[in-house]
Amino acid sequence: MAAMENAEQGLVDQWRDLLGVHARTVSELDRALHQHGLCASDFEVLDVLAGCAASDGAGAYRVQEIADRVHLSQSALSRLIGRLEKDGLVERCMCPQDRRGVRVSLTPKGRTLHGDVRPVQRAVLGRMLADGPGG
Amino acid sequence: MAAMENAEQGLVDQWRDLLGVHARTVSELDRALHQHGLCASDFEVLDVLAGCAASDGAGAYRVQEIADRVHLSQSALSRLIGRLEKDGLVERCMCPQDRRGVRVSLTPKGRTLHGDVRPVQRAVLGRMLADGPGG
DNA sequence: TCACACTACATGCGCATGCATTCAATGCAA
DNA sequence: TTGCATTGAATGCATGCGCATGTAGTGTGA
Repeated sequence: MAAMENAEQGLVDQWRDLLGVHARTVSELDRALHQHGLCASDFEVLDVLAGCAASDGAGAYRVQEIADRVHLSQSALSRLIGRLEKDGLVERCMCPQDRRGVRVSLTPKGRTLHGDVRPVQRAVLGRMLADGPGG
Repeated sequence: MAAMENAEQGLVDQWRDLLGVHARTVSELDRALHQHGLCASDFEVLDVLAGCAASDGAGAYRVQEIADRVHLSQSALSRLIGRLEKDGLVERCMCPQDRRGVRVSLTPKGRTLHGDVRPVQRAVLGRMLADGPGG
């Protein structure tokens, strides 16, 4: 029984560590990206779209596909894309095969911004994930 | 350069894993705790207070001390405590030494609920943290 | 005693999120 | 073709969050 309680305690400690790293990293990310007008979720989506490797829109993702890669609800993602579109960072275009669907792709401006911001994000990850819980 | 890029990719993968585990676990936690009227943050606070091991309020935490242990802003925590208080799960009482301060302690009802819910939370952690990214 | 800086917590406000719903488009069956 | 269930995305709504600010209490120096 005592061993079981210890195992549970280890689990709880593991979870607290994870919460701590997550909170600190998201916070740092938000702070670092804020001066570029982005938050952590925004960058996640831009990063997914940049990984799509198509500047002409042919490789654009469907909203559903983005939702599979970031941890947001469909509605939150829809609005987030709306904000990025309003800022001129992404483009929505109707999917001709399935006209319910929407294809989302980076604009040149979005691609440029992603290129600028990526090193910043990578640097934050390096600091926060490597340094350990000491932060 | 290629090695450095690989290191960065490892970092990004590590971060995506962490985001995934965090999102799935919080989601499961919220779902499991919802039927008890709690969300994950609520339980975090109850768990901190339960760790305080004082049913008479003598071991009550100051709001600041709770804030150090959970990853919420001071304002969010203040409102969360307000909700818990409204539900009769915690009590706020003025700190006599420093009347600016507030001491927060579990009510019997809160302690009972925590006891009921803790195994649920531990079970979710066991599933989500042990199973790995497969979820 | 008084003035003033500081601290602890609460609150106004705007924003992002999730759930439930809505609307349009598709696919399938008759 | 028509009718209906299903799917993809947008939207109404309620809620929780953080930032900035407000309010009350403390402590210090003159």
